[in-house]
Amino acid sequence: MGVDITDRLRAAGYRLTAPRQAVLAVLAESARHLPAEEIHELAVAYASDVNLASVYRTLTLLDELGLASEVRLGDGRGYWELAHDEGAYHLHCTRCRRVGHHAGDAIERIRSHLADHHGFESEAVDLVVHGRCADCRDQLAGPA
Amino acid sequence: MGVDITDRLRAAGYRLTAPRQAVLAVLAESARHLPAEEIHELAVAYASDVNLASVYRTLTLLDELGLASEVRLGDGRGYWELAHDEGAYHLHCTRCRRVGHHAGDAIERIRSHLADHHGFESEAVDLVVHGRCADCRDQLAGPA
DNA sequence: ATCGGTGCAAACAATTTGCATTAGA
DNA sequence: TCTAATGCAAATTGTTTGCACCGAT
Repeated sequence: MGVDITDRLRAAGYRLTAPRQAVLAVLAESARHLPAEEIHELAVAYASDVNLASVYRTLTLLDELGLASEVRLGDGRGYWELAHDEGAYHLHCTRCRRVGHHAGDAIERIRSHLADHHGFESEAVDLVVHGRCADCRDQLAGPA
Repeated sequence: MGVDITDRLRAAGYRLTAPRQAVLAVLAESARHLPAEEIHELAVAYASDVNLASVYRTLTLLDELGLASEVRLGDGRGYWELAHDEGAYHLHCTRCRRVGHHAGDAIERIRSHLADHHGFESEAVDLVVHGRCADCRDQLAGPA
């Protein structure tokens, strides 16, 4: 479980409340990227009256602490996950809707190229590749 | 001016209306990426009663036709520009707020890497690098 | 003369905020 | 205890939609 994460919350001087634990538990257990609304629904299992507003406040906090991050996939909303390797980017399958990670040097190459040749000092890189994952590509004729 | 673009609109069977011409004119003249609201404000100079809803409808249409595109910079809204080279990505300066383009093979490399080694067939790539442009990096002590 | 496109105003969805109350430290 | 954090409900923001009218073709 997210023992280290809750510790980091405490270490940063924040209280360890029921809503925060619930959100962390949901994120830790989910294999998928979740929108706030869905995190809220699942969080209720851990603390019966967590409020959606608290879910948002918690996510914002975790983001500030670098413990969670939000991905935008093109529909209006944000999808959340526990923080992972900086250099990894997202692969978004437009058919099965799954979002995967891909590690590699691509982002690092871009950052250093921009720094070395264009004087652009990058702080954050948002990279989402939309397309068909291997599974879905093989099932072009399959059911939606 | 956007003669070719208005022609493409007509060619696709769409009417060339005042709001559409106004939006196109605004996009064509702007050096910056503009949010819909600002496009609307500027469009009024061309056609006095263009409505914000029509601006949105026009932008959506231009996007579908591949004539304009939207960038998401992290704040809630979309920033619009006339379409440009597919392989170019966005450099977003977090200090002066300017958004530049950067051409190069980075995106193409990512696409082919994913296709060749991971069976991921990419359809669209969203890449925004947030950071400090050369001008702003040199003025770290300057006014905000 | 059509009917696609518009303005207007109301609807929406995701997220944020004000405030009195509650509960971690 | 003391104040950060919560629940609740209302407010915001960016964008979309229903509908009667208007104007490009």
